[in-house]
Amino acid sequence: MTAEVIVDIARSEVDRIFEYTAIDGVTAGCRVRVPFGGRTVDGYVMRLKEGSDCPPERLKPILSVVDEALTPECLALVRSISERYHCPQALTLRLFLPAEMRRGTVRELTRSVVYPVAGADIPARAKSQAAAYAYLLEAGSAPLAALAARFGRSAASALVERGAARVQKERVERSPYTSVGEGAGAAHALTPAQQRAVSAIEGSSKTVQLLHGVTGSGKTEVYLTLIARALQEGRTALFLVPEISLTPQMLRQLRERFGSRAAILHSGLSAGEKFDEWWRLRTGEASIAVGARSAVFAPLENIGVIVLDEEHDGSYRSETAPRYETAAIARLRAAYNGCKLVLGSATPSVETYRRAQTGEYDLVELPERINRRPLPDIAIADMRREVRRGNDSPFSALLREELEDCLARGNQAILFLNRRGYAQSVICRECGYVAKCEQCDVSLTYHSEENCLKCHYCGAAYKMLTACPECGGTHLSYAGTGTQKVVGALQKLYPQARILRMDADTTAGKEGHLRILRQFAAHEADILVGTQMVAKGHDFPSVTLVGILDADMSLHFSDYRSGERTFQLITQVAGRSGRAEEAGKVVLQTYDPENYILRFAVNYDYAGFYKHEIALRKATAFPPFATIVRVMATGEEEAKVAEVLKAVYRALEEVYRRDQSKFLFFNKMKAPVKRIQNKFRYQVLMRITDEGLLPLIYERALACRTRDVLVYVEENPASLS
DNA sequence: CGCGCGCTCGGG
DNA sequence: CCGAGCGCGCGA
Repeated sequence: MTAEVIVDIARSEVDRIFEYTAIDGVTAGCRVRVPFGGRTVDGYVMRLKEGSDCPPERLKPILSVVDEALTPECLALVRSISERYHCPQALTLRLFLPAEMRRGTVRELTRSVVYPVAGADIPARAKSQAAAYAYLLEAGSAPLAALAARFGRSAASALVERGAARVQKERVERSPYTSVGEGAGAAHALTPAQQRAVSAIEGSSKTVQLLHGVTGSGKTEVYLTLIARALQEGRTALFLVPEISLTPQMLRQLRERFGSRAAILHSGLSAGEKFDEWWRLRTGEASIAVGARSAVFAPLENIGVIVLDEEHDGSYRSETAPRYETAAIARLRAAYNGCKLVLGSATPSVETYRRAQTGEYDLVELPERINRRPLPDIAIADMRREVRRGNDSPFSALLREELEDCLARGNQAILFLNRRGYAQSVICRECGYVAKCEQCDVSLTYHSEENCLKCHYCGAAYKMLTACPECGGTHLSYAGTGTQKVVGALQKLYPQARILRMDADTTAGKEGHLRILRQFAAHEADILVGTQMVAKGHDFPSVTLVGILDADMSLHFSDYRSGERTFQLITQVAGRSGRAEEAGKVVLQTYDPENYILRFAVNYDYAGFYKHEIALRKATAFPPFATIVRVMATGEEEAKVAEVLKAVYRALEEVYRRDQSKFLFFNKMKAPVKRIQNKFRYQVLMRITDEGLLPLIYERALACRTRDVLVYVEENPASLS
């Protein structure tokens, strides 16, 4: 037998089948060790066959089998995923395996278990041995450690020595959620609206359903019902959420409902725990995979439903090769398994909603909040007027009024500001010098707590300046408000208030944000100041006020998605207010109160927003009516990067010349952020109307790669910086 | 990806 | 003339 093997080297040069003669125990899906180019590497067996296509003298045998890690589905999808994202198959295959497995850093946790050998003769004088043997016969087996503890170490080992018992190494699961109850939680009764949604999804003839439900409409219960039904049918389920939503409450809810049938794949687990959860899925011991983006590759078989919550969330897009979109992979898996893919959101992405409009997806609506509780009122505070009145603080009069009222009643407030640090930049008033990072082409942010300047691109920290390095001037001014400055200003305003800050600086460490959320949920603070990470579905019953300090920040991003993102952000942050008995309020501060995005957002008018936005996209020919393609060349030597980029440009220019009518834009330039982490960045930017050009663009662009200049292609990149 | 071949350049 | 250094091709 010959095995077709993909070697685990992520290089297009070796991205093809290599044949080896199979040894005992090799099946399709096995990870194996093979000789390759004078050394030994890991490989994946894609297929077994009789005969061989290569000269027999070149064929070498597989050295050993590591494990049987890949499912038939994985083998079936690898090729198409690699082709779609233009990456070597080894890179795609790695997505299907937990990272800690590939590195071989986790070992299976094993323990020695003792089994009795029937009919053994134990001398009467060996009383402990006899007792242990009798116990074993009765129990069937026992862990060696337990046996030794009970009957003595020597008795246990003597029993084995004399052949009356044998020892076997067995795998043990590390169970990360043992403290949580096992599947005791009953299903909540569905509201009529939820029931209708479940029926609509199950009755649909289409593979993909968009579940559009306002915040608090009970989408989660719909998901859990669909998952429970899949399990009842003897199938499995995949439940995808943004990383930040994997909160202890959510995990507890899943554990209560589904017990150990749910396996949770998230970054908070130790390497060993992650591996064990993955293996429980692979062996079929667990049948629900829950996790963030990478969990879309969970080793499930016979999937009955795939749920992708908060469909619009940016974290579903991979930012490194292969640059996959979670929903696209989920769709492939749904098609393979013949099951439904449910995309859920209160604020669907424009692209997704359009697919629901054109009939590619079915649209299922949950328009009402549970208990018909109204959505919080959003009041706009016009910051231009505040400035005219001489208010230069980050808080409008309206927000201060509401804050005082909120605190006086013993409630909690959340203030949202999408900028961390103290001040966005430090400028010399005398010569206009702006402090910049040495490794990146961006200005540094002042952090008051550490009294230093930080680069938000590479993380480098610099000592705070006392004088301008250019002119020696000492009049340094701080521009742009960050979370630290807001906390300082609040503390001055309300000295007795307890304030928590939640941003990338205070949530370092894998469980950092959970700690802050826990403290706030326990009412150990009155005000939570944070960046967009406070926006995600956390449930704080005592929060009755949300302040959006600078709604314009994301609005004026030069990006076709800025309006969409702003609408989503406002809707989501607002959803944090008034979740329990008391009605919530939202104060939205802006310098542009007439802006249509804000108008639609304060009225929770998704349909209006969509109608306006899709018309704009059509008129201006932006996605989904065109595709933005960026080819990036990056490397340490600027001259080489520029040269490679020029080659890319020339190669693509031919495509452009031939098909000019399909290009709305075609240009080469330095990237807006010209250098990040000492790597120079040059790009060719295109906007095309025919996706059919993409394969050629990829091919031409990637062919220009050199040893020291990386070239990659992005479609509709999330950010153009 | 990492090895080894072979070409090239600099020192002896 | 020989050895170190690097670009390139190859791996079953």
